[in-house]
Amino acid sequence: MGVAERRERERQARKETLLQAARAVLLEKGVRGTTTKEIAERCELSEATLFFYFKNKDEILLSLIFESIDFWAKGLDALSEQSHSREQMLDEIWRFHERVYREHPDYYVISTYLAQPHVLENVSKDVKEEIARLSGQNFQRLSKLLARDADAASGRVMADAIWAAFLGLTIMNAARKNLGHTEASQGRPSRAKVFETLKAGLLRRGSR
Amino acid sequence: MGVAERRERERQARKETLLQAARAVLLEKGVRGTTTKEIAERCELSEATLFFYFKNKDEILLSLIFESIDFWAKGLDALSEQSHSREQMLDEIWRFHERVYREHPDYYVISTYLAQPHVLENVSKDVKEEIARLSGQNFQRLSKLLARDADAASGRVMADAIWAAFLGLTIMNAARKNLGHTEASQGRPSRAKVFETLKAGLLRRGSR
Amino acid sequence: MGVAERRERERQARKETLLQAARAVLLEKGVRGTTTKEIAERCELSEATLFFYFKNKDEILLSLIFESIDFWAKGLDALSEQSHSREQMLDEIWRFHERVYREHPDYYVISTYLAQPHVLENVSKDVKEEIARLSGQNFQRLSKLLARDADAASGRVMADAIWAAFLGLTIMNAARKNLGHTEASQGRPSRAKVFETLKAGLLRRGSR
Amino acid sequence: MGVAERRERERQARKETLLQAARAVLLEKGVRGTTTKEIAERCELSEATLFFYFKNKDEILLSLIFESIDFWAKGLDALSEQSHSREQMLDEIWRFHERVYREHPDYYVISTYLAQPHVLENVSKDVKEEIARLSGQNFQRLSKLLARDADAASGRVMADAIWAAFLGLTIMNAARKNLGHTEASQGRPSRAKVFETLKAGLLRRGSR
DNA sequence: GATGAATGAGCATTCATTCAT
DNA sequence: CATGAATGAATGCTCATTCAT
Repeated sequence: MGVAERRERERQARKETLLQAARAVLLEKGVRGTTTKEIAERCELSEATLFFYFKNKDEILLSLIFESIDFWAKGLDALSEQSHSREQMLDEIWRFHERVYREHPDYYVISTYLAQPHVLENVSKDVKEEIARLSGQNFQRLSKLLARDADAASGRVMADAIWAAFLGLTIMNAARKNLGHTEASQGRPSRAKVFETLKAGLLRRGSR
Repeated sequence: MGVAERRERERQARKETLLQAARAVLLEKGVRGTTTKEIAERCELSEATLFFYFKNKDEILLSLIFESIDFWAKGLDALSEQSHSREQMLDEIWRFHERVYREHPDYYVISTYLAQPHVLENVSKDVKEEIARLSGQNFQRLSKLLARDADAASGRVMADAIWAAFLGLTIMNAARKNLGHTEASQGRPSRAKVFETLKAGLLRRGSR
Repeated sequence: MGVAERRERERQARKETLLQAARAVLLEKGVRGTTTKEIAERCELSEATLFFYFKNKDEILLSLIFESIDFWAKGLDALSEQSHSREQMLDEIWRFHERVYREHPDYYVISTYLAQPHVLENVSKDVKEEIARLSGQNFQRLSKLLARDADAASGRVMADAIWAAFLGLTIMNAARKNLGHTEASQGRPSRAKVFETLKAGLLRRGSR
Repeated sequence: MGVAERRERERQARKETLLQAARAVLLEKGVRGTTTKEIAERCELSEATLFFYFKNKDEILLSLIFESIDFWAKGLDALSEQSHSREQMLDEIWRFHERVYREHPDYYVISTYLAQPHVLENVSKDVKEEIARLSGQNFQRLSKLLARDADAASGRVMADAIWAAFLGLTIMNAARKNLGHTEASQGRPSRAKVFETLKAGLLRRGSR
């Protein structure tokens, strides 16, 4: 009870609204194309207000990064609590991926942005290390799901393989959209088949 | 063989110098971080001169895009003239990919940029279609290499799979570098094993 | 003696707290570098509260100005109650100066700020005149101390001389600090000798 | 003797125009009140153009600082070539000072600004040292003029005394103007008498 | 051909101030 | 009383692009 709690809740809600807007702009315009002005406008707030909630433009980006890492962590943990055959597990991972891509396409976009030079330029070494640590943990989570009985090294390779494939497909999809392809002609069905192909390889490796 | 030809040759040479610089900057700074100023400076030319050779900043980017598409086309054609077993062919494709990544990392970067929104924003529909057409041809080339005897649909899936993996690995690598990973800890050896895993799946699919 | 008085006393206490913070910030950051945000933060109050106690940022500055003028007035009056030879009096004035500089360096800083253009830009003519009047009185106080028997004009010249010297030394000191000089190499000892030099001149003039 | 030289001359002329504007604004508005926008506007140039000639706002300020230091250096050197009695020399120095104050009031203002905190905040340590070195040389020049036969320490004290007086008078004058005093009531005549007072002291010290 | 000069539009960020609660 | 929230107006600076010479 109390005013303070409500205030805090409202504050968090406003921050979330701003982050939502940021996600949307990010998705539409890319990192460098995302301006504080546009984020603010979408919330019908002034730019100055945005800086009341976030110290920096970078802080917004970082919030999104940590959020997406966290989302993945939770999803992977949930998967780890289920018991599946190896193949079922691969299918579940794929379904989770597809769900994320559908519901939070921005999370993939953010992954891609981490690869862009100079995006993390003003971010402190500590924060970078934190990002590296947390995303490393996610890779380990994925790794364990893929190779519970197998060796860690093999698990990591599989985690890399599966993540690379998803990321690659995401980017190809985006590029194709940008070039005018319709979703139908080159979209999800094809992605599923790519995954099947990869799955065959993963099952083979896992069973060695 | 007159003055006009020499002029034209010199003009092309200058353009190539500028493109080289552009590639380097692009690789270091990313699309939005690439400024006409910096490209010009690296060639010890003035910015105004750059605009004498290229109508737009976009035109530079587009030149690079077409160049990289062409490079891939030639490489894939060269591979198609060799006769290999399916597995050998996959290994050759992988080696070609690794070579491109080593010698022309910018070509991968450019592929990624095609996926970035608003990068092609000022590009005419015609040019976009041309890019789509040419890169589509490359996919067909790759597709044929992978599934000479199999059906076209399956070939396309395999081409997608292989390209997605390449692209995904490239991006993961870049992200890891940005986050402070050393090349050694997460670099090429791991990439090779990822490819092996994928290869197992591709061979299975191809032989069905 | 009721609630109203206590209220008023508390109000004055709060104002004093804020003014103290303002003095500190002013000293560290200069007029334009002094922000309402920082003043408030140092008192662990919100910016809005600051504006509850002071109508304006200017009003804070003005309070400080009047405070410093008042401080000088009291000090000079105290000196006027003592009986000294002319030379002793000059030494006392000097000692008072040095004490103010040590204990309230901000008071000198504020004097300097009065010289800065646009600092008084939003201040009403009335208030300006009041400042002029009060600081004029201080000059007269100083003037009388210096030339009790001599003519007023000569006293004013001496007051100007002494004040100019102190102010100038203060500024030179600050500039030297900013440029990296250590306090030791160009500090107080030198100031004392400068004063001695001036004193010789003042004594001569005074005895004419 | 060609185009390049003329270009360079024109460039310097433009820079000088901008510096002139900067001087004027500085004088009217103070350091923090001086905006790149206003400097540019006074030259009927765009802000962007200003940044074509000067890398930074700081670079403009620094140009002015070095310029003023240089101006003093030249003036003091010129004085050192004349042969005067001690008293005549003091009078000459005073006349030079008054001339500078009349013709280049901004040079004094700049001296004052060096004393303001955070004004040199973004300036490299090297540049600060250079400023310190050059202005130190000016003090030595002044010192030598004042005490050619006397010891260096005494010379330095006198240089400090004279410079402090000049600076202090300048500031008092500015403050009085800001407070509404008319030039006539408290201006030059008084300044001259202050100097006479100081001169008496300086002559005494010098002759010890 | 090549370039110095010029610029409009934009961007992240700051600041004094107001107001409802 | 006190404060969280909100903002208009600036500010220093960047960038792609144009144009006269």
